[in-house]
Amino acid sequence: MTAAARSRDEFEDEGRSARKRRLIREAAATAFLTNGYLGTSMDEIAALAHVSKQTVYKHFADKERLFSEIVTATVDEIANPNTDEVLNLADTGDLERDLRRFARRQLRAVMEPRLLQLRRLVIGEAGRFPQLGRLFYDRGPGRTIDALETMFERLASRDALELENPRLAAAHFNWLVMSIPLNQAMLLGEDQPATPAELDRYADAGVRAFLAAYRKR
Amino acid sequence: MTAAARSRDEFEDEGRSARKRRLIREAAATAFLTNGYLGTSMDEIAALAHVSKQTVYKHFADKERLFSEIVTATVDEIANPNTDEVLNLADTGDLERDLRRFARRQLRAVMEPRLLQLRRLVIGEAGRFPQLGRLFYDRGPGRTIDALETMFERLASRDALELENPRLAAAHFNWLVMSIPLNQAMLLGEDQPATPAELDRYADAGVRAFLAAYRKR
Amino acid sequence: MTAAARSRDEFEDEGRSARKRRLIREAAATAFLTNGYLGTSMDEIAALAHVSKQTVYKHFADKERLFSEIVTATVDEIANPNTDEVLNLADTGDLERDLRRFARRQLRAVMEPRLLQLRRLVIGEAGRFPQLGRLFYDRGPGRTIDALETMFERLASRDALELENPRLAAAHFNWLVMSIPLNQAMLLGEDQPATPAELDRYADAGVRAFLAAYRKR
Amino acid sequence: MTAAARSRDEFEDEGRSARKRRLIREAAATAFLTNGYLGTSMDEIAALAHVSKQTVYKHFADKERLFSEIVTATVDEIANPNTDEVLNLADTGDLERDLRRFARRQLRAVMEPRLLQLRRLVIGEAGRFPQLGRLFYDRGPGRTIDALETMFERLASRDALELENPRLAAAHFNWLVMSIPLNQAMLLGEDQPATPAELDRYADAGVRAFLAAYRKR
DNA sequence: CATGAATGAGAATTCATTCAT
DNA sequence: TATGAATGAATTCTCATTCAT
Repeated sequence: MTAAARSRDEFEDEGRSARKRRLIREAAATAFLTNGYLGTSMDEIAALAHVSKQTVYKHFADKERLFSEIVTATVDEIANPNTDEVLNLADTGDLERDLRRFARRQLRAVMEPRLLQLRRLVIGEAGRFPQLGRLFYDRGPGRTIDALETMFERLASRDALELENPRLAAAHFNWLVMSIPLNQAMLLGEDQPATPAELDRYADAGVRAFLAAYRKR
Repeated sequence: MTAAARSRDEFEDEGRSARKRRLIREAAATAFLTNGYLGTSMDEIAALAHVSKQTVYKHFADKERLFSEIVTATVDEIANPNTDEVLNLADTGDLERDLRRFARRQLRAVMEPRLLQLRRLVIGEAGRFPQLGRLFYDRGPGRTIDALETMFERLASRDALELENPRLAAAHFNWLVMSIPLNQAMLLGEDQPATPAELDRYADAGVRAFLAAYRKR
Repeated sequence: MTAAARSRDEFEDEGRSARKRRLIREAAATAFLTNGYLGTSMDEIAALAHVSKQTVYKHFADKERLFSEIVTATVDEIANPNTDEVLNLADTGDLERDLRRFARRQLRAVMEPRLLQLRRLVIGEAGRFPQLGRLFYDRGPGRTIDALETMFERLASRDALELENPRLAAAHFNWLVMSIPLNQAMLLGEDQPATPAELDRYADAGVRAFLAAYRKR
Repeated sequence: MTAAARSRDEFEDEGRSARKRRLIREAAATAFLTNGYLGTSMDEIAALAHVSKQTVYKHFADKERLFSEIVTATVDEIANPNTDEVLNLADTGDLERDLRRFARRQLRAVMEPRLLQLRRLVIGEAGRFPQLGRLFYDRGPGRTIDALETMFERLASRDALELENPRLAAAHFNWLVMSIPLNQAMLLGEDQPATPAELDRYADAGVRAFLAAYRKR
């Protein structure tokens, strides 16, 4: 390979090796999310990434570690952006409106096809990879409920909500908003996925029920 | 074979063949629930059932059908008893008490280890066996929510509850009661399973939130 | 089984055992002719004969002997009737007419679907069962050519034919009549089988060519 | 790999991969011709080719396609050379001599052991692989008869032959020459193969009978 | 360093044959 | 005697991982 060619290929800081690693990660993510751990072969991944199997093994010691790393990375990648920006209530003074906006955004994020697949994968492989379930929980529902708890404590201190147990209320909020479509998606698949409008209605209905139960009277 | 020998070997009407079939089903259920579809080999099942592989194949055409039949049967077996008895509110006049009793019973049933495994299995294999997800949903959450909807309509007509949408309320009730421990179980496994007392507390808290939101004022 | 039932079942000299044997033979013949030696399983044969595998093994020591016996019997069964009646020239004084009648009958017999299957089977299994090829040849082409040779010697002695080598002439006659449709059937299968009218034309054309070559001038 | 090493290992343009592929093809041809489709295992082929089973499967998707490709290639390989050179009458003016030379060459080619095996294989597997029978017919007897037909039309136009139906005459010629030894070989095997001298005699006798029937008088 | 090949095992499925009831 | 079950191996095909070039 000429120097010119190399610099063409290794555009923007990413070396050959790093690029291949990224290709492999993307291929593995797709394959694992679609077919599960046992349903995915290293050959498949190599073919999908357009690299040789040897290259896969040079970057990832074995299938288990490849899987772990891919799932971990995918959980992070999906969980991170939501947290920092989204997990904050835009405090407009209209509590119901603010909670709705939060709920809708959150529900849409959780119902992303890729995230649904990831959740199925993690649940299905919970026997083989228990630490992934823990990770997913912590970065997913756990983090959301943490954020909600903080929010709700603030709201309670302002007498907007009436809570004995803020964490419990946070969990109730979370699942009132998400449970219906999420459970349907887990079990009924994505052949007839909920439309965005339906999701919004579920979010709104969850918020309404939550406020009916927890709003300070 | 003499009649005596037969009655010794074949307990209660069950022929040799039926007994073998049962053994295979039990072995397959255990294996599939523990290790998943791809993680279970026909050899394993045969060995677990103390049966030759041939016998397995004489009873079940292939692995897919064995799996389907086992999961279908297990779903039925687990779903049925709950429905008829449990899904009825013992109407004592004390609504909160009645709903608590119902919620506790329901939650314990759903949190049975075997049922949790089954749910994980069905979710994990949703890609390969979509019809099993549908079946599980219909016999599980779907059926519970159906029963709740009927109950709630009756309660609304008696002015005990105030509902715009009984089905939505039923789903909210269901998931207020179940979501927290169920999602933990799905993702965190059963290493530190919720104790019965904790389950009761989740059930009670769900009922309380539900009534705060939906009780006629 | 009652004596009455037995006498019902064992109608006409054929005992239970003999009847089962016959059923097995028929099933085996069908299966072997259709799927070949290796392509046929003992299970298949037992199922087709509506007997248990054990019964098959009681009547036939093993698969090889079952195959040998079946093919031998089928060769005999098919070869015999033809010989005695058909292999004689109806001597009407019109040589061409007589040979045509003979040729047409012979060709139709050879082109019987079952006999074509048998020929394919014997050729295909020639490596595994060489004696069956010899048998088939002797009872089939060999016998026909023998009969023709005798006929032609008689005709030559009457100055109807002019032959140096009667056996060679007999073979030429045989294959002039049969080769075209027979080779097509062997290689092209029976999807578009020759119609009886076509067969007659091949037979007639073969006879015409034969007489043009061998008739005494 | 250095260029030197490559030229050592990879004879004449043929890469590693191509060489392996050739080895597999040769092994498969031998095995299939000897033992038939079902009688040949992929393990056998791999062992015979001194290749791992994986390598076989990397070159040929499955057994069926391997078989098809091998048989197709073998038919081509055997049929081709004969056609171009041999299927032309050396026109010396002596018709009988020319036809004899043609017949002898043709018969020897058809009676090549490998071609006999191939014919048996194709006939035996006609049920499983009907397209191979069609292919064999088209490249074998069909092509020969085509060529003969063309030749005979030319001869008829020169008044050397007297034909109503050139194609029929071509088929008669073909089978007068070949049928006797070919049928014997198909059914009686090659334990006592016809000697070249015998083959020549069959060829000559076929030509003689053909000319007696079809030569212009 | 990257590709094809090899390894060695294990999967699903089928088979011929024998045992036990 | 006849049936279902068992045996033990073989077959096609795939896999994770490693070697050699």
